[in-house]
Amino acid sequence: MPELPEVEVTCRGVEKALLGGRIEAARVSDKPLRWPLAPEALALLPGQHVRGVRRRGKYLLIQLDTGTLIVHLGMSGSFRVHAPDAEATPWDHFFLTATQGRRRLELRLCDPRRFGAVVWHANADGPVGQHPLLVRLGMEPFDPGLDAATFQRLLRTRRAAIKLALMDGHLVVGVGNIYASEALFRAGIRPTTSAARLSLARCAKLLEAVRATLQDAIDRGGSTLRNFVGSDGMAGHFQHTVYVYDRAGQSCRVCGTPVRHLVQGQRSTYYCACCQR
DNA sequence: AAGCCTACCTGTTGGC
DNA sequence: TGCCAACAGGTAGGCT
Repeated sequence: MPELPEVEVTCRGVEKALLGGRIEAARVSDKPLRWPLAPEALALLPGQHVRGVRRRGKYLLIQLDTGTLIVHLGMSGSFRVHAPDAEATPWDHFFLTATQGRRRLELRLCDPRRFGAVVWHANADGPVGQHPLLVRLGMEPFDPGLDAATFQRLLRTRRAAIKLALMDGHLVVGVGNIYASEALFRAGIRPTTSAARLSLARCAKLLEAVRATLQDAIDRGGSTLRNFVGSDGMAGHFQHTVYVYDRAGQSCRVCGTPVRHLVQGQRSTYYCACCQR
């Protein structure tokens, strides 16, 4: 589920709930997430203050006094603020109890498929950006330093289909399966086009489309296909406004031609053969 | 280095 | 109604 907009929405909610607060307790369920959170790291958390909550790509970074919690929502995760006495579900696998002012709350990472992760990076090990999970990430789509020429330079390294290049977080982060199809539709580009062969003008158009798509999704609280909810438990609404994603056989909202489906890199792609050339 | 494939999991859905 | 296969928002890691 969670692509950049969902992580951004989560990030803003977690920041509101936790910034300046103090961790009182931290625990994990008996089921592992993608990587184990070292018990020694877990034991370090109580007593630490929340100094910042940021996003890098699809990773959520919770900066504490002596290090950073790196959180990934995987395919089915959501990170919600609850009352401390609210009952947990069998899919809650990481729990953070905190106080912020006089408020006591509990954050829970709910992740049925457990492709998500929580890992600890100590300040003593250097800047969190140097963590192995983060160090090779590509540019942020909203980075002002990402212009059409830079985007084209990145895409030039890939002869593969633009849909696959767009989803490769080593080039530009945050664009997953839904938003790749949506951005390509908005840019009028066929998803099978070779990334390396896009003209500068088309790169400019695509970059603009990526930004517009992600921004619209953020503004609508993300997409909720099955189970994504923001940190406040609210569902996103972007899925109601998609042009092509999961609309195979239905009419293109612009020209009426039936939306087509194909598989690229074992993932579903949707496009309009008339609007996208 | 690009590009392709597998693996990690479980809940939901669609076809019979 | 029930069963089962196919499928689902991500991405590290291994191989060619």
